[in-house]
Amino acid sequence: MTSDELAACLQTNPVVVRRTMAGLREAGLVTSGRGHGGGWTLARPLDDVTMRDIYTALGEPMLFQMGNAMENPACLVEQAVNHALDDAFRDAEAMLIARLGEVTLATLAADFKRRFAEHRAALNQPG
Amino acid sequence: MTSDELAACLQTNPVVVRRTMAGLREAGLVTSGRGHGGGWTLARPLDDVTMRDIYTALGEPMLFQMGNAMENPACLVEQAVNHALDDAFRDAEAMLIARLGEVTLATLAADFKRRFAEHRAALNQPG
DNA sequence: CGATTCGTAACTATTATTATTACATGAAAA
DNA sequence: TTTTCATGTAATAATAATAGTTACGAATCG
Repeated sequence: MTSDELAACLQTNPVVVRRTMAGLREAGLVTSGRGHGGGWTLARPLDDVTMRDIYTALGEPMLFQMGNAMENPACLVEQAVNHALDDAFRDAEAMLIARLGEVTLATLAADFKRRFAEHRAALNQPG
Repeated sequence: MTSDELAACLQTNPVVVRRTMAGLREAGLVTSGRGHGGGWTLARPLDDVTMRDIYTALGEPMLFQMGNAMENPACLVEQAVNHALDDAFRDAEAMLIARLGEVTLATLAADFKRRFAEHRAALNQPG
């Protein structure tokens, strides 16, 4: 698919698509080609790409809305709060990332296929 | 303490302090008084207030940076992704909230006290 | 060559959060 | 009772993070 097509699907801008996909390309999840017949292609089988791979490819963005405002604050109260919550956040993050590793594109594709079949059945048998 | 004093400690604005503390007051964690001698006071013993109480008092703000962009999207792909990740996010959130419930103000106060003692010792014995 | 498509820098727009101003209300002290 | 101090709150402004846009260069294919 081209960036323009993806942007239309995602209801966003082609440049935003390219920026995001660039991360996936650098991680070897997709390839891109220029010119006629160019666009984006999956580089691996569906069952060999997990949500965790994508999370990593996107630069492991912060998962939590909150978290230490500073890593090494001078404020002793802030230090105490950081220390008390650090483990909890780290554990929750580790758990979430592990779960991301259990979901592959194949998982999503299978679920999509099921939903799509249901969708068509509902359309053909209204009421 | 007054909002002005707290704002100085937190390096923010008194009105921001009032807005935030208002949530804690509504939850019964603190009381506020106007006029001379007014300001904010803890309403409960230190070991009876957990980080979870505060989280709840502040309106249970979203913990995760990411999450379902839409709750009930028409897009079948989005539906499949939401379905695959919902459980993981819910579990991680539950775990994190449970951990918040284990940390009390007394926990933080004790750790602060220890850090403060260390801090003073370091000042009195330089090099 | 010409149409197409990605690559990328620079810029703009949007949104959410935080900060500020202004003034009303209430409480204690002089 | 008047003055001073403090919260309560609405309205507005500033800031920062994210997303979107424009513009143009580079590569590819027919």
